[in-house]
Amino acid sequence: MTVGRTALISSRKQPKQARSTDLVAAVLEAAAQVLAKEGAPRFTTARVAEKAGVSIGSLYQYFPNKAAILFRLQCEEWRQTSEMLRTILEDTGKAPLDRLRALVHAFVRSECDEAGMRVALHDAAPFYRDAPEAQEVKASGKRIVETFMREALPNAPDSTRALAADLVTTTLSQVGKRFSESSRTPEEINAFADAMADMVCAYLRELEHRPLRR
Amino acid sequence: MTVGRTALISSRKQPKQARSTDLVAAVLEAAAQVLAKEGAPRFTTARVAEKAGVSIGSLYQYFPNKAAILFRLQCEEWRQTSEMLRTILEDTGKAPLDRLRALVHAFVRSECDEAGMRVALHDAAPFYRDAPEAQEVKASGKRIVETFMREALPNAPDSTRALAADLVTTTLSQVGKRFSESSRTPEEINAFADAMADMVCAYLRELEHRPLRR
DNA sequence: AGGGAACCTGACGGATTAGTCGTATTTTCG
DNA sequence: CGAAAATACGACTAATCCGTCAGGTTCCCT
Repeated sequence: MTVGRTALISSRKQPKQARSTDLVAAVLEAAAQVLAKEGAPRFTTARVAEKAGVSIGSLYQYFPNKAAILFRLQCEEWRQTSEMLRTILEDTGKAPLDRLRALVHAFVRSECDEAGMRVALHDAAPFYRDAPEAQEVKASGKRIVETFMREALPNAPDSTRALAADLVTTTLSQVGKRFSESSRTPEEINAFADAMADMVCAYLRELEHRPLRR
Repeated sequence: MTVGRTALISSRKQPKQARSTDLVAAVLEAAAQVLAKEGAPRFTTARVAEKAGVSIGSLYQYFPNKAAILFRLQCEEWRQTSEMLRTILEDTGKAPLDRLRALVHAFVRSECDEAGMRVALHDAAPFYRDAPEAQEVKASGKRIVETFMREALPNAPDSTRALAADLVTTTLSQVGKRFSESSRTPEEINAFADAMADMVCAYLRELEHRPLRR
């Protein structure tokens, strides 16, 4: 099932009437539910269509293939994450490390809420990595974090800041996925997020006060 | 494809002659290669059998189903990780934080080397989480890390140590997977591992010197 | 009203997959 | 040697899945 790149972007037909835009929305909603509740292997076009209450043929009038549905879901995830980054890190009313702490909590909580769908989405769609949309979102997120790092680490060299940005981004985006594997109580999750925030903050403090070790 | 638990454990038939033990080994070797090179969706019994140079029927004489092959691979991964933990963390010749630094590097490197297979294995087999073998390996790893934490954090309360162990374990096991998504040069990987070691060590130092903040 | 565009339907084709079973071959051992 | 046990084989079945298409329905606009 090799899918051409363009096929993913331009959907087969643009919805023009109310019923078709509703249909597209219903399909996306159903797709998210199927993915979360049934998992990636059972995510089939037939199941999505059934859950959405539309026929399989209708589905294929607005999505050129199964991957296109997943891609739309992934784009929405990217958008939400990007917005979260911006909202929290650009809140100049708080001290940098307080913003970072808030970000850690927000990440852990968000990964927790939709962990099932996120993991399944990643399982089902490992082929978006170099989609232009991904690059754009990644670059945008990178800019935000690096701007933040200039504030948090005013005395560190650029290379140190870049490395810190990479480390924090990677850690945050990956660690949350663990929560879907082991079930934890809200209190445990909160304690874990606090500990993670402690860890990241300790790292940044040390970088700022002892910039050139080793 | 609901697979009974016992079916996973007791393979259909025990190999008794040399050719059958060779066959089982060839199948496992081929399975690892197919998983790494073709990915989880293209991991099929037919492809594994072909790559192993055996017929599909022979494969099914020693593995009751496809999942059993994956389970064997997963067990081997668990074994290797557990051994790495033990070897590095129980080396009492070095200071605790130096051991931790070595562990971070070892983890990043190992996740890097076999990232493709590890990720594909996780994608293909999300149903081993509560297998007794998994629990045992997890518990064993947890013991090792907690013993280490008693050494690294002699003045911290037990609850703090447990949280630190959880955080470090989770971070290590999850972050490595990122490396399969973005390709990096060996230098970048090394710099990243160093930064991650810095972060974890900074956290433990802070815990030890300022045990009761907030 | 009525004609054309947009929309919806679901049976069906082509392809792939997990796993089985009857048969053929090789090894073991008395 | 010769029979029984172990091993190897691969065509075949049943199930599933993606995506198409011919034909019917609803909506919009003049």
